[in-house]
Amino acid sequence: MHDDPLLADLTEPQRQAVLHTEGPLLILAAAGSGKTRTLTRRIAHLVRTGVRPWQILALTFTNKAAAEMRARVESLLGEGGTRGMVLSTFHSLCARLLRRHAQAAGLAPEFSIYDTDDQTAVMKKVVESLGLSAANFPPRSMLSAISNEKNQLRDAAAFAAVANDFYSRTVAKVFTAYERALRAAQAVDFDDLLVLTAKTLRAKPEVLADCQARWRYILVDEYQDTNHAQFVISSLLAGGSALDASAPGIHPASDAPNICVVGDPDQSIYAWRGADISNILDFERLYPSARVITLGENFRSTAPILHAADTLIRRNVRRKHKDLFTKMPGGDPVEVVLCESERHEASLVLDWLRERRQDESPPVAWSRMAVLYRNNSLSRVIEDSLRAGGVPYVIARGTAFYDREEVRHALAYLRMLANPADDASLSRIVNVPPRGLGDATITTLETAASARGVPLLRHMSTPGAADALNPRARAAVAKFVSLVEGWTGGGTFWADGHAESAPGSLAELVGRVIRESGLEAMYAARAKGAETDEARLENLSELVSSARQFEEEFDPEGDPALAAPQDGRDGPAGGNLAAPPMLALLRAFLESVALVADADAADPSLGAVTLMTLHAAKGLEFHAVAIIGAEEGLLPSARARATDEAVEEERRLMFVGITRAMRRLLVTSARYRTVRGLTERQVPSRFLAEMGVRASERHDPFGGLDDESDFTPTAASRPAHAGAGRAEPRFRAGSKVRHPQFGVGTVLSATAGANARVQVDFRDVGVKTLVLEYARLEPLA
DNA sequence: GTTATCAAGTTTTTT
DNA sequence: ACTTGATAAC
Repeated sequence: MHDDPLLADLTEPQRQAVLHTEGPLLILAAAGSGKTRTLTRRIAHLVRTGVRPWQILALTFTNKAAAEMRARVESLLGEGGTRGMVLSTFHSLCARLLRRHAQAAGLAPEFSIYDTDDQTAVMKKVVESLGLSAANFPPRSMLSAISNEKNQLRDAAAFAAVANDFYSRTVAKVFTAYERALRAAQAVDFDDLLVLTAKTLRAKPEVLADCQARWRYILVDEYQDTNHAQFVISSLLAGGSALDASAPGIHPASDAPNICVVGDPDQSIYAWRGADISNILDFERLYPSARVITLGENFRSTAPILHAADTLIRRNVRRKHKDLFTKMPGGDPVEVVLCESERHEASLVLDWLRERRQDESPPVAWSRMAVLYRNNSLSRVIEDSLRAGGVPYVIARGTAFYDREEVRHALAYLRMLANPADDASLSRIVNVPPRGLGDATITTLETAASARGVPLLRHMSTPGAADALNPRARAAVAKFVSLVEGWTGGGTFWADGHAESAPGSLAELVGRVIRESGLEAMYAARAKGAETDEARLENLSELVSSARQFEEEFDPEGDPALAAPQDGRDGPAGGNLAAPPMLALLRAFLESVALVADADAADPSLGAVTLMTLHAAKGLEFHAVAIIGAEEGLLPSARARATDEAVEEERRLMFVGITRAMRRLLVTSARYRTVRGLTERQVPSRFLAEMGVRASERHDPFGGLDDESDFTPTAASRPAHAGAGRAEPRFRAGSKVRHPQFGVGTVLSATAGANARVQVDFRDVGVKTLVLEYARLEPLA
């Protein structure tokens, strides 16, 4: 047995985790402890011992993690070895389950998934329709309040029941109206995917039985980042009969299902969106017989890196300490550098990465290096520097492509076709490009539609509906309706494939929508001079290619929502073929597009340095890692500084960043950073000292700060003048000035007051607007 | 109805 | 700095 290749080169705890196949198992896996290796071996081991692949359900945090796990299991089992196995994110699993069991869930099978933008649009209308002011009830905070409730599986009624003060009662009304608006549009938001799945599993025994019959081995990765809804879903699927909606609290389950969860409380970084570390504790309470295995030995990082991580994380009070240790000797010291400005920081990082390239021979691939930051806005300066320095880089922003205006427009057309009740998508594109269906017309139609209780598109295609409009608008409505019918084959949405005009492939449909809607012509017309519109056209054709690719790879058999085989043959049986094939294909495409995450885009096969947020870096590793912007207010973030709990989460985030590094780690902070156009004095992060590494200070050779006394903050550190407005304007239109970074220039205009700004045309870098107080501008004679 | 210009708010982090 | 929302001109 011990020469089983699946067990070779595993440590004792890893081996035990692999061999524990029956009954609940909790794996506490420290950073870099070979977690993925253990999990993939365990899955392969299950299959080797006779478990059918389709009986295995593995839930991960990102699509990328799921894909990677599948690839690694497949390399252990051989090609096709994972056939029927479901490896997906919670959200995609739930989306598929809800489609399959749409009726039981109380949804139409063509439901749309609304992203943050769509949610905001719906919420704005809701707030408005309730006669509330958007200032007192900002759509964004309404949404986040509601999201918190949903993560706890509390619905609008439950929230209303405990809402005592005026504010909460109002929020409860908003909550109710928001839910109604979503359902009217046949739409769900991200949270609903989880909420409605949990609800359906609880309320519909036949659905639960269906799932439990199929999946006999359940595995949940990144368990420390699951929220309550995800906890309930995984417990129910595993057979947690004790989990009852009417019974608050966790009660031990009588049986011992085959559920394996893996997590590390020190890497919990999603509490802000409802993740609950206590799910790990609750796991042991729910399954008292659970075996707990700790993976502590680190195989990833050198001793100095690990020591810094350990020294830092020990500062967290709410924490069960576990030792991080490595048997690897030596290693270069961790570098902490205090820079002058963000530009200085960026050029320093560029140099550092170039040095790291020479760490090995042949040179270290760029793809083995990463730059990590707390929030996305920090990427820009680094980008500029890497581009100027000729170092290839990619920004891990998976959603970026689908976030682009032109792509979102095209997708809105498609979503409207997939779900004719999707009013949010319809109103997004009904007048894009302008076709005479402006606000006034749409408002009239919307009012009539909601009076009749039908979706807007349905109303528009009803004969006579546009009669109340002026002839011009009436013609525009008719034209739009016939445009849509041309794509769907006449209002029936491909029901019987009888329409000759209907497209035959997904790529064809996408292409036709882009062309016939006028989107293409609109951007082509604007593309004359503007480079960005040229790029928009390319993105649109890229969307067609991605549809074609999706179509080629689409495997209806791979749908995790399929039931278990009835007759013991391999492969899931049955299928959800109720929808016409084209419509099913379109829905699946839109769903895959809706559920991509930033972390999904980190593709190490590209020969480029990866730039990403600390959150997106979870689960990855690199030869060299640079963490930038280690400053108070950034990391920890300004918001987090209010509570100790939040600071501890930021510390864990820093810990996650540090432990991504295998060999080399650089952490930088800048003394001055331009945030939202204002250059501000920054204080190095407390985490720097807490890492136990001595920081070195560097001066910026190109920063022009050789004569420091000239630039020490003046107005910034001095109280404002008592006699306001009397100060002599040192800068007015026409005066020559010098800026430490931008060089010399001429003032174009200046404003007075507390936040006095000057607009300066710099000789080298063009026109900039600066806030006088912070800009360290020097007048030239 | 459409387009241009200006003021205001905005930034954590993600499915 | 940058996008979004409101108002005014076309």
